[in-house]
Amino acid sequence: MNIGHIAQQAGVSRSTVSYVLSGKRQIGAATRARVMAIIDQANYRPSATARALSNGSTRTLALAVPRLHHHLSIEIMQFVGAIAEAAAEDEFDTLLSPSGGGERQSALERLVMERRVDGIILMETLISDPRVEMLMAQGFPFITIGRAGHDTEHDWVDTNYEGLVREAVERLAAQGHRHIALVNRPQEMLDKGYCLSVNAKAGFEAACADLGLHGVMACCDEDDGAGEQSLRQILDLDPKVTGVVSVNDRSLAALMDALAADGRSVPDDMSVIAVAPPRVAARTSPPVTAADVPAAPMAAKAVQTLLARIGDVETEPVRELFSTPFVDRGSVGPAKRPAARNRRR
Amino acid sequence: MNIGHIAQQAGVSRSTVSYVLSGKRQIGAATRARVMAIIDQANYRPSATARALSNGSTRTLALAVPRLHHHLSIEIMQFVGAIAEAAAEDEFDTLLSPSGGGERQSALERLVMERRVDGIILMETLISDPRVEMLMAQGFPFITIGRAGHDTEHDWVDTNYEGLVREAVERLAAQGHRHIALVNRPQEMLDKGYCLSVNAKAGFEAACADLGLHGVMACCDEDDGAGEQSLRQILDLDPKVTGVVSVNDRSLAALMDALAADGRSVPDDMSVIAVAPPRVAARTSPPVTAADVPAAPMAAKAVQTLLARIGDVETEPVRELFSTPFVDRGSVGPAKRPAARNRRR
DNA sequence: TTGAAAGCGCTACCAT
DNA sequence: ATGGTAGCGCTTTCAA
Repeated sequence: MNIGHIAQQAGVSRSTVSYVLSGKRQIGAATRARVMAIIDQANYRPSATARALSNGSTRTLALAVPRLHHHLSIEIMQFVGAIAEAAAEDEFDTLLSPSGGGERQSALERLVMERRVDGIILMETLISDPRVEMLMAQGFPFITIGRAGHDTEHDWVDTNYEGLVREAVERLAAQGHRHIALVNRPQEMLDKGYCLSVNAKAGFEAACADLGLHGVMACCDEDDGAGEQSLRQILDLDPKVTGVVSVNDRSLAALMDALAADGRSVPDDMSVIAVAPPRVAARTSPPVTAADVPAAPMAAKAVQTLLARIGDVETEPVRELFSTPFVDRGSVGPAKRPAARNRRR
Repeated sequence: MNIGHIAQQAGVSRSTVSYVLSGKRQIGAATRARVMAIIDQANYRPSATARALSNGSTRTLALAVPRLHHHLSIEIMQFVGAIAEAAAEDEFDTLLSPSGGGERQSALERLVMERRVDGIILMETLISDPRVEMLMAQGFPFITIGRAGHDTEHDWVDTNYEGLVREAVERLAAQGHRHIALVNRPQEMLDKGYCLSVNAKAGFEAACADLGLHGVMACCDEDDGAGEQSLRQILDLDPKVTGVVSVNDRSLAALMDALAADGRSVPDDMSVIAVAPPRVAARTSPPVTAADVPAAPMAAKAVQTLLARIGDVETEPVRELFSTPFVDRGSVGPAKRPAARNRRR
């Protein structure tokens, strides 16, 4: 069933059917009614492929997601869902391309060179990301979620990790904590230059310097259970730590458990504050004061910006930082004198 | 840059270039080398759209995911990741279509009628699912993940919830528990006829009947924190309950917390056994003995089966139930005499 | 107000 | 071993 059949049945030309469908031309009421009747009766829909070939537009976006051991983390998934929804609003479909972190670059490149999509959304970007270089070089429309380190001239939206971590540090400092720690993403990510890790670290160090605090950082794997190991690492680096900032939601629960197992109660012996989804931060014991990553608004903005970019390649790059307020869940309290802490270990 | 340019540069016809690319024809070594050189130098890739139009095949699958309040659950995302990877193995792309549970049926139908994809994978099916009816009626290639209630003639893979729940019940019974409960998915899902909820319920009731146990069921919302409410519900229905089977991973952690808050220790006062990902079941306090949903093998099988179906519409439907063993995490223990339990409430 | 026909870029059949 | 060309199903310009 194609446009030709419809045209034949209705006794009009194919172009007329096309114009009835697109509304780009005035069509006589009688003709239109006749054509529409046939279309409805046959439940005809024009082939997306043929239309794409003719228009030079696929009405499809690709979303480059990291290949986290064949499953996706909560934070990623929030973005995936939000982006698919936002794209659907504008009648765009979303192609999932597992191709982050240096792996499967070729898969992404294939999408570009084969013109399989109109634009690309990159997640989990690196400070120096080969995918970004490639897309820039190709002049292909794209936007990154999480690119804020470099000053390449492209669109991005990002969570303001630097600012959020700074605020977290300030909150700890306000309660008298002088020795604090950052639980960052895995070492591997920091080494590879994941923007998120790098920015969190930068924000932490800058804030500590500004406030005259003693700060240490631990990188923490995202296996469940890595929380204990990172706690140990922190206390080895600085036994006087009384406040922890975490940007590693995957290990947050394990961290809390490890604290409990170590006989440290929160917030009495240790204050904890994090950047993590409510689903995670509210579910630990005890719950953790945290700022959420505003996935939905970021996704909406990313899609909107990308579509604009697809329409007009020449306009100024859009860059936007997103923040959300910290939700107090009582995991931050005043610092005790270190000597007063009751260590049983 | 298209196939014509390449042909011109190489001084050959377009068909020759096409055959060099596809390898469907013997090409003289010299010609092939010349053509390949041009192709490499130009980094040329044939347009996916044009190829799709010509072949009548998009090499794209759609994955219909539920629209869980704009974000996706852990179990779902395991499938999403695994399916995208499996499809990529076979050089198929994966389109995400947020269209489950009765909502956005039209989005799915559009994909079909516009021939935007070659096949569809449905998740979270209903016992009587309009999407299935529609795809059957259209004769469109598809497979469902989770369809096992009805006997329509289509491909499916499913987690053996009925069997897993039965085994869970048997394990409780073996420890002497006579009053047990099932924590099912939300009431709404059961009412709508989600296969998973329905099968879990059926397995539970059948097993209880066979073993002469007294069983009650509570439907539990998937907000974090709904665990407490469902515990209350269970104890209202039958205060003598000493064993719980949960197929609701989202509320599992909250359930464990609620038990603790209620002064019931696991497994001494209450045994708990679940169907849930290790990430969840191993992270509760205490951890819960559970069977994982085998997402990766199910996804692989689903993709493989769907591709076969796309190739050959006539063969017998494939149906496969997947199970995984329960991993003992010590949350199941012998039943105490109800009277001996120490209730403080 | 409508129709005819030239593409869009590729594949594959029919020639040579 | 290679070339010419007719589609694939749609959009849109040019004509009437």
